Amino acid sequence: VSNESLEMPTGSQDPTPVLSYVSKSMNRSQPTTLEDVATRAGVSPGTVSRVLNGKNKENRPAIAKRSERIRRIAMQLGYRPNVAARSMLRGAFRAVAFVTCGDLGNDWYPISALNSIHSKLEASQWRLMFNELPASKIGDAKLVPNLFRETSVDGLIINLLPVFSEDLVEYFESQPLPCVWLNLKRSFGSVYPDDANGAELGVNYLIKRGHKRIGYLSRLFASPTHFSALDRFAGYSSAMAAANLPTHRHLPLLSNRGDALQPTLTMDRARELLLRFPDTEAVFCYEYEEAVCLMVAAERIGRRVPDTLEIVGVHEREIRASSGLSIPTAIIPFYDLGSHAVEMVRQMIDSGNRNIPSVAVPYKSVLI
Amino acid sequence: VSNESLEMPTGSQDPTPVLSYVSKSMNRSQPTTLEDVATRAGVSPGTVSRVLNGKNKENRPAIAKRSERIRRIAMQLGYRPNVAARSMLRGAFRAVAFVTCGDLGNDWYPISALNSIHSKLEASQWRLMFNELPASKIGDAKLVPNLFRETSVDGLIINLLPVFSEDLVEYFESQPLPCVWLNLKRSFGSVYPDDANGAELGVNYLIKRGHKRIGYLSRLFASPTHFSALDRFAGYSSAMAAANLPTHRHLPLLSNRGDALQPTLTMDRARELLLRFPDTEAVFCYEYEEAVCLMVAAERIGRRVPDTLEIVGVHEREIRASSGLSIPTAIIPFYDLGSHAVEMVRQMIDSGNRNIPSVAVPYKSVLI
DNA sequence: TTGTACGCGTTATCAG
DNA sequence: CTGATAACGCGTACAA
Repeated sequence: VSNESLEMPTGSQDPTPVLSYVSKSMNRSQPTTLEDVATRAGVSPGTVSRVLNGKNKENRPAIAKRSERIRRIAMQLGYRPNVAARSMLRGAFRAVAFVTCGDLGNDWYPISALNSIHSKLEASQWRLMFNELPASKIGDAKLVPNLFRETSVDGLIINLLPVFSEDLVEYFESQPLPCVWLNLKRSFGSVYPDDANGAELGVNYLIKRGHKRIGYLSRLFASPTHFSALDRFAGYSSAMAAANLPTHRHLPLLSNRGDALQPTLTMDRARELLLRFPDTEAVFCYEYEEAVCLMVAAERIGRRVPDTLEIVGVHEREIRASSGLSIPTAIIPFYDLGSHAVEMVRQMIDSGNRNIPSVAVPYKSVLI
Repeated sequence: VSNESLEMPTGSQDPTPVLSYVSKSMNRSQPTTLEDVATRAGVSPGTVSRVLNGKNKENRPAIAKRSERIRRIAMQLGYRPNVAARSMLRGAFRAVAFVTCGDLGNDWYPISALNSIHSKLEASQWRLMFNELPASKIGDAKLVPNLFRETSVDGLIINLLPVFSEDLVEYFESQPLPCVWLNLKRSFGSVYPDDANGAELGVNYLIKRGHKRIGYLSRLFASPTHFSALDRFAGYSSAMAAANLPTHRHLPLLSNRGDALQPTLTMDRARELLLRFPDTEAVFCYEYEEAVCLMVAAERIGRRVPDTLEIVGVHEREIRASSGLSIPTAIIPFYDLGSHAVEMVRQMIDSGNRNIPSVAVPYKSVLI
């Protein structure tokens, strides 16, 4: 297959290399190599490498022309450097693994956040591996995950469910790789959203709309509790306090507090909130689920949203656009979270220092 | 290099290398290599490789003991084979890239589906790369994405937004890599959910509950339309027809059909549906958004869900569990989709044949 | 069973 | 600026 001369050297040509090119081209399974291009161009692999990497000045026109020819041949042959070879030579992979540890569907992370990590890496020619380690399998010494059986990346960006945090942090930190933590609040090596600030943003939005009797609704949290559960409530409280407004319009946050009869389903909690504090004008919700439940519960007892009850929530993305639901939303700054995580892990890799102070990423806006 | 006696051979030992091992240990940046282990164990790298890969029978006790020692040293030194070296030797990467093409937040794919792809790959020691190519940047010959600038994977699993499908398929297929398509209905190389079947499942659930006046609600689709928009409606229609029930309780699906005044926001469409067909007992919804909007719209006009209006939806995961919202849900079979996609791409890679018939993956159940 | 030697594809070095 | 050569880490023929 394929032998027609794409373009022969202007001067002398030796037919032999052509044949070897042909035979190589027969089994199209193997990608074009530097040597293929070199043979084809009648130069050495080293030269091709230099030209393709722009390490030549190409002052003289003859040189420039030859280089041009090499580039064209490389393109026509579809040459692409082999990442494995480059990695070996470099002694590093230029790759980072994103790791998530939920169990079977229990896991959550928006693709947009992955995109932000990827685009930040892409900008500097790094690659992103995706990895899921079921928490249930960690610790079993016999079931070493692929990720730790071979060296394949230079660093880790890890997203844990709060339930597992305590046990798993140590496991990862003991690996010979720098770790950056998402979704975890620590003093070092962590990147997390400033949820207090996000809640303040949302509550202030409601205050500016003229409301004073503002409530707070969240699902019932089990222990250990995710920091966002505490921080969003803290943000609600501080924003209210700053405006001299009362903060009692909410149910117990944690399942081990309060009376034994408190409702556990978010839908029931929403109803309960409205019944217990019927004069509530507006509610700040922990997440989309709360907002939806509250909306339904409100309409069910004749409160119209947003006419007689305003709801603000937190979510990964805008809610209203196509649906038309009236839920202004504080957007979790996933894009910035990803950027910071990548910056931090690369800093760890470059410096060899893992003790980089954590970053709390501020929320930016409330999307209406 | 390296000699500090973690464990010395029972016989001779030479102290000099200790220093060099320490110095190696100082800059913890370089991972342990096969040669490090070999030096340490006083054997050749080849032997270590064979022992670690179980290529020796280890019949004789002396051999077995030595092998054990080698394994222990490897473990103590934290030896992990370098994936780049293996890839080079093998002439393949044992890696697949997941590619997604939305633009800035416009993108969608549940992490659980990524998990299914990953776990299937993990089982056979393959790795998963994550890659996002903003559709807006594709086609710009000057902005070649990282993924195509170097060879780094053996195959692609691609998730496209319907808007871009037409233009981009060709671009990917022209790459020297096998492609499997998700979220795209073609005769070859594609893996997609059987949405007609999913809708039938949902509608039959409502029929079995004794309902006869069953409607269908979806958002208003722009062109080109995702196959699920057509297939779910087709499934609704066929399930109804099979039960001799009327299928007129729905609004126009596409934005270029019907009158110019039809509502575009899903919330408005939900209200419109209820007003236009007030005798509707139950509704099958295209997705979660429709279900939520319909719920709110229904409660707003005094219809209680599920008491006087039953709603069934389609979603990536169960809705009811913690929220308490009464929306039985046909679960998109993402787990099976991932499995099939991995199987297909590996089949393509192994056989070199890209023309593998597509697979329509059935829905399994309606979760209450 | 062991050690030796080679090659995978690429880049850096060094002499021409 | 070029070509030859060495080196990255690993696995595997080959000879011992």
